[in-house]
Amino acid sequence: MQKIRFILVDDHRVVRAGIRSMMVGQQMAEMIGEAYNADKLFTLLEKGLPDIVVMDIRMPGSLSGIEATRRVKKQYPKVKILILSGDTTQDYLIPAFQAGATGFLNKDCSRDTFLEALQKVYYGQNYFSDEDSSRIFQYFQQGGNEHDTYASVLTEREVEITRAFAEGNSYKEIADKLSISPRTVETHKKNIMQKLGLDNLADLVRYAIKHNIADL
Amino acid sequence: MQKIRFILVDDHRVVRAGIRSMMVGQQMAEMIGEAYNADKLFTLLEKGLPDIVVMDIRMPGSLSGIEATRRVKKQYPKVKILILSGDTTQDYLIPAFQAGATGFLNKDCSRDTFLEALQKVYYGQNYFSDEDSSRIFQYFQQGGNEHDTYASVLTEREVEITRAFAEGNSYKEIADKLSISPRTVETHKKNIMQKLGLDNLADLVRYAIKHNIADL
DNA sequence: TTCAATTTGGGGAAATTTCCGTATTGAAAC
DNA sequence: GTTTCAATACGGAAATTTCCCCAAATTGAA
Repeated sequence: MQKIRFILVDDHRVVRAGIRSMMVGQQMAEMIGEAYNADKLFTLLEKGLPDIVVMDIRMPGSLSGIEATRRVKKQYPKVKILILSGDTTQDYLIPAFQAGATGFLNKDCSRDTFLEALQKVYYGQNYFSDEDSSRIFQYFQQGGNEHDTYASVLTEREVEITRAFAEGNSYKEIADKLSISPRTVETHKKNIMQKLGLDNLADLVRYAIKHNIADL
Repeated sequence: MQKIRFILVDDHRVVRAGIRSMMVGQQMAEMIGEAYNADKLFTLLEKGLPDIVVMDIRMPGSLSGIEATRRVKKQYPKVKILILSGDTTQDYLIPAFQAGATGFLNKDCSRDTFLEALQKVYYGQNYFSDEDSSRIFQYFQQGGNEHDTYASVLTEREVEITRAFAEGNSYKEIADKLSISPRTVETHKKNIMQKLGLDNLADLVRYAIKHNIADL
């Protein structure tokens, strides 16, 4: 039997070390690479494909975990994605699912749970907790595909920019981080505010928190 | 030389495993316990005291990391606290410091950084990044109150103005509503930001929500 | 392959916020 | 009674955000 080969994407060294340590001395799976952001991930993918990408949803840099998931699935449809989430991020569940994630795992998982998730995902099955599964089922049963999550209102880029504003960044800072012009950031913000019917930064911050785009 | 003995408090197994793995095969420090929340921590402390408690600020359950820090320092003044924070949690810096934290470390730290922080804290020195340090210094240089906790640093008027900003009002609007000059509003805001160690409106909004000054 | 949406960027000016200060009043505290 | 603090307010300049326009490149879907 082949070992399951995966790449881990997470911006925290401690988390990477945690997963790495969970892997030592066991036969089922092997971590063949680590990336601290999406760019690094794509560099790694060019060199060789893993079976699975284990990805943090919340990441710094230009791409969110969701958007990164979407792109990986587009460029490398065979690679499975297992999302690794923190506490307050259950709301990424639906977007992650829609972006093509095959599983969703909390960072509080045990080694066995982690391995079980890897295995299921590897064999083409989905891995979601019972709770998450029913949320997804419910979501689609109620035909709520469009109007529920911010993901449908805002584009990924807009979400990214909303988050940046909610975290206290200025136009210039956001522009630098995303490597685009401040004018573009301005345009995005204008569009966001219009779409959401907001008229000031404070409203935007509250919206972002309410919809789990940013943390409190 | 004695090993530095610490207890880790974090709600994510992966993080705990990460720290644990950083500890293997090295002589300086030893993790003598792990807790997934504040209650568990206090149970551990009753059985025996570590030199240091390494604590996540963001935790589920009744006690936040800040409040837990306060209680630990109150019950066991000799135990040092090293705060371990995620990405977007710089807002906890001043409160953590006031609650009695001796250091503040990002989860993206390397093993060496972590050990260095432990050592400094163990020997009674503070450990803060340069950036964090200057924020704290600035805060106290400009007359931040040492004795107060975050909830009570603000005067009635300042709370009122904080709320108004969090609700999306501009200087002019606030001035009108309170029948004072916009310049006064400006002065108040400046004082508020200084007291709380914040640097932008988004931070202020989040602070207001977090402390129930404004609603989400 | 066309068409709409997304993402990107700009000019120019107005409005707003921010950063230096300083300063007066009244009330409470010492 | 003097000091401290909260609340009030101003000037001037710099920085930032906002608003009005516009438009190209890219992408995705029909």
